[in-house]
This record gives sequence, C-alpha cells and structure tokens, in this order.
Amino acid sequence: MIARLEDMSNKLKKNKVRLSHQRLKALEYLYKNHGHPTVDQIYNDLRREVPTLSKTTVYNALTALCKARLVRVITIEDNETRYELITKSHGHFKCQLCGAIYDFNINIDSFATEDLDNFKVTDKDVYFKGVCPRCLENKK
Amino acid sequence: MIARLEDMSNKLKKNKVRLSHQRLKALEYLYKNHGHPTVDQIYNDLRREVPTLSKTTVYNALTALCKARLVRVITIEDNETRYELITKSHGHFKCQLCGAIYDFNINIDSFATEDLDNFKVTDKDVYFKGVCPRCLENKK
DNA sequence: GTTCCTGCAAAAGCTTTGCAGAAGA
DNA sequence: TCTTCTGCAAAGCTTTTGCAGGAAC
Repeated sequence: MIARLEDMSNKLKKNKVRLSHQRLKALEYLYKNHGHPTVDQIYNDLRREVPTLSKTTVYNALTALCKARLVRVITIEDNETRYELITKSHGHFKCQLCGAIYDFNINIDSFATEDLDNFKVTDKDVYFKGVCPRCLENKK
Repeated sequence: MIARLEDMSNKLKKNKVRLSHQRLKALEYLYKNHGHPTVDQIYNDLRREVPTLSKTTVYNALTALCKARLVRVITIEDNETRYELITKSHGHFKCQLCGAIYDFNINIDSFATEDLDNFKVTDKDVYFKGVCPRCLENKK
C-alpha cells in the first residue's frame, strides 16, 4: 500500500491534483474495499472517520481522482454512478436481484472490431447483467 | 415496418402492455431514427406531432417498451439515459468530443468468460469511448 | 365496464455551482 | 505566499409519484 501510494502520488502531481486528506481517505476506501461503491456509500462510510466530510467533497475528490486516472466510473445502471480503482481490465456483472456487482476476467482487446479502425479508443467497458449464483440458489 | 409492427404488437400483448398512440409514436420514432436518443430528445421531437405529450408519458412509454423487450437502455454515460430498438447484438462507441454514438459489430458471445459459468446472464453491453474519425480529422 | 394510460403538478434524488474560510505546495 | 480544496447552502437536472380524467380492450 505504501509503495502504491507513492505511485499514486506521482500520478496526482502530474495532473496537478493535490492529495488532500479527504482524497487520500477516498483512495484508501476504494483500495480497502475493492468494490464499486456509489457516491452515497463512500460518503456515509467515510463520514465516520471524517465527520466534517461533505458530499460535495466526495464528488470533488472522485472527479479529481478520475482526472488523474487513478479511479474510473462504472455506469452499469442508469440510476447510479459507481467508482473503482483502475486496475487491470475486467468486465462487470450486476445481479438484477440482489444488486451485487462482480468482476470477471475478460480479454477485451481480443474482440475483433474492424469497424473501429479509424477511431481512437481510450475506454472499454463490458457490462453484463442477470442473476448471480447465490440468488439462483435462493430461488430454488 | 407494417409486418414489424405486428410482431411488436404480439410482444406487447404477451407482456400486457397496451399499444397506445403515444407508445406507437415512440416506437416509430426509434424505428425511423435508428439512433440512441435521450428522453429529452424523444420528448422534444415527438411534441411536434403529439402536442399534448408530456415527459411523464415518454418515461412511461419507454419503460413499458423495455418491459416488453422491444427497447433497451444504453447507459454509456452516467448523466444520460438513452434508448434504442432491440436488434442484433452490437457494441456502442461514444465520441468524447462531439458526443455522437456509433454502433459497431462485435460478437459478444465469443468472449471467454468461465468466471460466469454459474451465473445466469441476460444482458450484455459493450461500451467503448474515445474520439471518432471526424473529430480526429478536425483536430489536425 | 374494467383496466390501464396520459398528463399535470409536485416531490424526490442526484449532481453541480458559488463562495468564504481553510489547507496544501 | 499563492493556489487549490473544503464544506455549506442553493440551484439545476432528471426521474418518480399521486391522481383525476380519458383511452384501450
């Protein structure tokens, strides 16, 4: 984590993003939980550690971290913006019953897409939806 | 279009969704424009033909058509819900400069995803972002 | 005749903006 | 010191809800 933080710190400097206490906490939160939290989840959880935290700051922090390419937005559902640390490329699956989001390995670059030969592609997202094993089991 | 409408009509009946004038117009709109309009675009364009139309009805119509699986939601960006007619599987590319959305052919089922062997997958979305050829040209 | 849909107004939710004081570099 | 960030309140949007009258079946 410490070494990682130094990498992050460099990325932030390059993008002229200051590493404030709140932003560090947000990064730490994403790092520890390894999930895909919404702004509201981050806000409510971090408020325990940072009582003065405001939602505006959560928005600001996440936008700044996205700008520095440490964090990315997940838009798997239209009524919720989620964030995750940028790690290696993977797909996202959302269970329509329990709402849980799962990561799965997928080689997105293996897709044949000659249609996009003249496009500059900077982001690739794969979103699947359905029912997760746990909910399938519960329905029986 | 006529034959297609009959197919659609059957799908609607199966799902107990009434084919009101407004819903028919919304379907017709998606069919004619073959795009990925937002609620606002549909509302503003259809208002010319259906002056009494309300936005609530546009929401209602699209939700109903989604339920009958004639239409699907595109959530490529977090601040806009877009809709399209369900046709054959394809990917979506959004240009970050001009905002245009392009379809591209992609065989989503060709992905190897043993991680999801125990999942029931009902929806698959592939979203790419970047810069389209036209905008790349304009930047030169 | 029933049931479901429309459209208005109001409410609810999420995100952004403006700004004074505080913190980071 | 200078610049940027925080946190509050307010504003701006999008989407949902409640409901009376109307349309579909």
